[in-house]
Amino acid sequence: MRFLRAHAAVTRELSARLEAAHGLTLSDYDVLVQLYHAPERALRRVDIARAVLLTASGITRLLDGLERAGWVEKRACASDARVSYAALTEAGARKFEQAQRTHRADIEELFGSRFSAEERDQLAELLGRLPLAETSGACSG
Amino acid sequence: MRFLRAHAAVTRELSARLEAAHGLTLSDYDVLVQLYHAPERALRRVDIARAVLLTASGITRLLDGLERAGWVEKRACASDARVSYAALTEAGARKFEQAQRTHRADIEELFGSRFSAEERDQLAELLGRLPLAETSGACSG
DNA sequence: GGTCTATACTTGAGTCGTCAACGATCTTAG
DNA sequence: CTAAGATCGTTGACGACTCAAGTATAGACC
Repeated sequence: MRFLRAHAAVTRELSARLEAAHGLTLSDYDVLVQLYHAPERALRRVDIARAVLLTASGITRLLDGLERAGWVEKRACASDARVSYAALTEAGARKFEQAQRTHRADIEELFGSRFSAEERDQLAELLGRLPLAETSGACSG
Repeated sequence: MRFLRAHAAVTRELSARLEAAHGLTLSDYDVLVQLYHAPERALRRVDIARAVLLTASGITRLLDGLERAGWVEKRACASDARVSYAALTEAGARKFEQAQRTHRADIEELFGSRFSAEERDQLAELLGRLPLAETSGACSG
């Protein structure tokens, strides 16, 4: 049961820093991660939703913000008129790279200082057993 | 970094069940836990806020709900007119006991099935190292 | 073709929690 | 006693997200 409390504390901290340094929510960042590592740096909105554990409507509103900021743009799909891709712009990619630098440092500060490499692996393994919507692969932070 | 995702999934699940079975938020439950184990089953609002990692104003609004439901009542403080205690009513205590039963079962289902006792201890120990507002002691769920 | 169901996305309303500003009270120091 | 400052609690305005409902498109089956 420390789990929930631990999360709240960590989330709060990381989120605050991300907000302060880059004007990004943790969710915003999360979406940027997904897009950055996606083929063409574009994803269908539904897929983003599943990946970051938000609702479709949540994604709509979140992307609204990223679009207004010019970091993401809409792109139609040739074969299916229902779907609209969210594609990272160049500005968006650069923004993400910046944010990633400080965010990783923040994580390192919070976790690295408290756990050895082994322990981190262990923690990751244990948490990995929990039921998750599957994440789309090769990204670490 | 699975941490955040793992949390989102677990929280969502537990929260949904608690909501469905008892009409309680996870935060509501969290507050009830604190009150239930407090001396006199009453706590100052500030202390609740610190214990459950919410803001003072968040607590005000949350307690509004619990008061309307009749599970918590205000109680003045003789020695300091600023503070108002939140005290669990009998109905509130019973409500909590019910909720606790199913909530513990839910947790058992989510965690117990995936981890051995040792692993749970390990996980708890690791998570315990993260920076937390201190919890007030002897409660486990 | 026409109908029926499923999927992708958006929108309006509501919930939960935050922050910033406030009034009230306590405490401390002159 | 009084002024200055800290602490407790509430409130208004807002942000992030959800759910339910709606629109538009796609696909399957007759």
